[in-house]
Amino acid sequence: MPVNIYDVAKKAGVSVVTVSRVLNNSPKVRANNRQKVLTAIADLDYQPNAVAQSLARGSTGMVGLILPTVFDPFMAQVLASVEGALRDKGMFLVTSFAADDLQFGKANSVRLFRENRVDGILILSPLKNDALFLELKKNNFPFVLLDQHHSHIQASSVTVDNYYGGYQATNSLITAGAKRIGHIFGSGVYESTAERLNGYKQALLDHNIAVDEALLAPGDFTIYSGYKITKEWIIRGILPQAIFAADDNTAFGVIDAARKFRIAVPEKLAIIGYDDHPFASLLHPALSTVRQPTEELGRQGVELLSSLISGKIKRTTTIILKPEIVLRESTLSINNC
Amino acid sequence: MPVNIYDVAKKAGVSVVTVSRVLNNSPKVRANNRQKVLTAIADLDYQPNAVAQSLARGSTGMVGLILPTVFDPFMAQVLASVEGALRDKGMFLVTSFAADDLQFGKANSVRLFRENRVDGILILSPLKNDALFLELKKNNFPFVLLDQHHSHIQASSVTVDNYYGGYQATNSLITAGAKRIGHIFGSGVYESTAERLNGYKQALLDHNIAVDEALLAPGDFTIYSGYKITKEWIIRGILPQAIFAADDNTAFGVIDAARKFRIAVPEKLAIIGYDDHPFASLLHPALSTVRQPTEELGRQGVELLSSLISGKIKRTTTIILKPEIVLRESTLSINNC
DNA sequence: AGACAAAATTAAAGCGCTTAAATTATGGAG
DNA sequence: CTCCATAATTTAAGCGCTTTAATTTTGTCT
Repeated sequence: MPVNIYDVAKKAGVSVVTVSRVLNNSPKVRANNRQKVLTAIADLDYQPNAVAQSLARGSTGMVGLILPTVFDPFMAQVLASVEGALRDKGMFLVTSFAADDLQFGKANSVRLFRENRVDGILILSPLKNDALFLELKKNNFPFVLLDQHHSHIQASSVTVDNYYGGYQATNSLITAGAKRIGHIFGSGVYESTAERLNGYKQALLDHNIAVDEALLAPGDFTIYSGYKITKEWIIRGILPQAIFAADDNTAFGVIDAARKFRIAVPEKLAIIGYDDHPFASLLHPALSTVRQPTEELGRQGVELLSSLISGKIKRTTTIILKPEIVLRESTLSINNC
Repeated sequence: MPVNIYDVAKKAGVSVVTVSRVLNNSPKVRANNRQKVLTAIADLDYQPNAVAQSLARGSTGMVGLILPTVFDPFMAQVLASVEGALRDKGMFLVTSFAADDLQFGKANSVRLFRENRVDGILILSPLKNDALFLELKKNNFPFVLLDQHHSHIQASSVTVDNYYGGYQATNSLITAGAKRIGHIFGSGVYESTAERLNGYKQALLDHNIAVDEALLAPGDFTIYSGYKITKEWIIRGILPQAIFAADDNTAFGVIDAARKFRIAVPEKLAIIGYDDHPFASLLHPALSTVRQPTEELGRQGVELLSSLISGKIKRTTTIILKPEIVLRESTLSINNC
């Protein structure tokens, strides 16, 4: 029932090689033969079998993306842009969720490359364990880290400058007139967390503001963590004039706590988040934030990975993108008294 | 460099068939031979090539999911549950975005099955054009429709009872004391839109409330559409006592408009949405909604599709799941005067 | 110890394509 | 009209595995 390349060859009266050449539009096919093959293909409604092509060619035209979750808008945006970039190249995306190394190792994520199901992989999940890198490198398997880089290991990556983002975010709060500025940082498994924190600290230092450890608190990228920490600061009477939140979710929680305790935003509390969540601009007040170039992140990741796969690029390459500060109502000049 | 099944066979001192048998744990391998093979596999760090297996077996162990977007939490949840279900089966997910038929046809989504890259596909994107069904059916290619069914065409599907959801949502507004109840429905390309509308109408009729066409307005599942329509109703002085919104995004817009015009929710305007968006419970007031069994939808879809692939199920099968009403603050008894 | 059925193993073929090497066709120069 | 270089085509091999059919081994029974 399923028609293969031999059926086409027979119908066209040529060899399968000629059919294959037409399929891969090789120039060395005479016009009349090409036409005969094309006609036969159309008549038989033939479609080459990608699995057989993959085996013969040694590449599948598929790329794996490993990400921790898709509920986070940042992740979703990167996923969408990766898919779009691959689609433009005629390639396919195999999506695999792995929150951490353990899952990554155990799960079938690792099978993606061990079994040669994909030509390369993009890793958006945070990996603290080197084992996987080492295996990937040992097998010389093309991969690109997204939104993370590991200085102690040679690996190609596309990242967004989190230090810069943290610095600028903090800076915007200083510009708004705040002196006491708190930071609720995110989960420690992400590299971005420490980098944003460093940016925050440097911005303070550059403006002769001492870093106050009491105004540093660990969140986990959830609304609840932002709410809880802000509430605690309020109750303990140490609420700063402004808060730089690890991400917009955290910032939403901060805003919620402020509302609950009737603290005016931004007059009494300026807030800036991170990621430009779709809802950030819809809040009252609209949330200032740091927008990450997610589309660019995905596209560049795919571009870099394909270069690695095709061998156009041999050595590890690092691309660093810049985030963009988006100032809205929550960081308008604060009432500094 | 890459080690194949022949290397293992040679090292173990057996034929490749025996190695293959061990790989697929066939019982007809003597214990000592199995052990020799296992040792060789471990020594050589051998991993079977999935592409070659796919070609020989005629199946890839991959499934395609076609969805319109991943920014909608409903879509994201289904995507995640599909991936989880496939992972549990040791299968892989190829994700392909296609907002509509046109994209579906043009894009590489269609290549997924035309080129035999996957064993079956799950379709979450709305398809109004029959051409694709017909092609899938003609090729006898396994597929399952998610969240849609096409009565005029024989196709297996897993859906959520939208009529029921619309009915119950409306009912909850009636129970809250509303007589004049508006409905902002969603995009017409989704079957769910008409079904929810029918449920809405029937609920009204069952309570002797006439359907008022002026209180029916077309939205598009966005916050803005909910905002705009509500605002218009307010300005025209025909704001109903309650609104059943096509989805939670629309409902968010309704709430926003009510806030802007200082209309108390739920005292003067009761609201219910659809989908149980992660933010629904975090709003002030918390949004009542209709929760769809997304996890179940994805799991059952995968289950049904695998049965179709394996041939365990031959004829088209339809599974209908029930949504669940989640009552929160936005539908508390309204002040009916 | 020999015969025989059952179980295990292997040889051979095939999955559908690509690619290198060998062969044949083409057309311009002499 | 023949020869030869070049382009086009085909033959053959191979990608790494599974599966059917043929062969060998095993162990039981007489």
